Amino acid sequence: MEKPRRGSKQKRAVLSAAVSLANHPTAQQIFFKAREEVMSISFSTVYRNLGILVDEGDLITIIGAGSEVHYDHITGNHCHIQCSICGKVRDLDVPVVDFNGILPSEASGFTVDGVCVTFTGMCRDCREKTDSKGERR
Amino acid sequence: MEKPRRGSKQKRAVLSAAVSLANHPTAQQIFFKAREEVMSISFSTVYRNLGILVDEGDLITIIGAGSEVHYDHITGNHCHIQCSICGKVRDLDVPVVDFNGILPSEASGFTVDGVCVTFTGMCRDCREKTDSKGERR
DNA sequence: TACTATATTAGGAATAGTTCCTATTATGAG
DNA sequence: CTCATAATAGGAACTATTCCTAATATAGTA
Repeated sequence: MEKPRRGSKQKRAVLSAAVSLANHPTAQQIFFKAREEVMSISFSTVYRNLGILVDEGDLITIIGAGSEVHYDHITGNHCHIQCSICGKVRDLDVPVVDFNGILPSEASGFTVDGVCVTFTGMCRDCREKTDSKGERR
Repeated sequence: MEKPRRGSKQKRAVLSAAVSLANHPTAQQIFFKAREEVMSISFSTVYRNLGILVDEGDLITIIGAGSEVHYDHITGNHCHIQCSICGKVRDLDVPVVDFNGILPSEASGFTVDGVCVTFTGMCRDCREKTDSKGERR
């Protein structure tokens, strides 16, 4: 194989941070984790390497409702659910493969290369908070 | 009914701009369109009213891969596809209802209230550009 | 080891989208 | 007309991300 992990302990730190942070970390969370390993690492480096790692297939980005991008080192097809209150993202057991089956091959002139299925809802924590405060709508 | 569309031509302008712009406009696009109707309208007003209109169910937001939020006045369940190059969003005929059927009722402790299915791919325009330049990867 | 070309980094400035704040203006009720 | 309330315009502030540049690290070669 010719993928010798050449150089860049920063890049390795970014990947291992993304892997060790289980719950779909944001770039910021990855930055702080990676900094534990390479204290001098900068945001630029984290963002650049995250992009590279996504290109290389080591990570995927999760399309979410918030303004932050979430990363996932489990690159196999699966869905996510995001809490619309706190932004928390979790895995779901529903495989995306099921969805691909019903995708029309000709989709508005687009070539389809992926699908991101994100359920929205409320996590237990936020639900309990809302319930105990009197329910709005 | 006590929902008399009280006041605010700005709010009406925002909604009609969102409706008249067919292809899932962003807040910015809605702003420029709304300004044709109410020239003094400001970004704050557009953003605030978009939020209100979403709360009231007149619009939905589309979860996309880019940093911009897209709005859709067709609030019924349907999927979207987004070009990963230019960010363009289009409707797909695949109904989201199909997806809801296979959703586990107990989803990681979340209460599910919706699902956003966004296919990613490349639109015809961007595909042609890429093809003619020699293909990467 | 020393030298050189290339790749990568740190740091911060710049950008984009969005939210927040405040004084001002419009609206509706009496 | 007057008052109380709601909504607005404008811009500052904020956040996540990208871009730029000089400095540093790396790999290859002698």
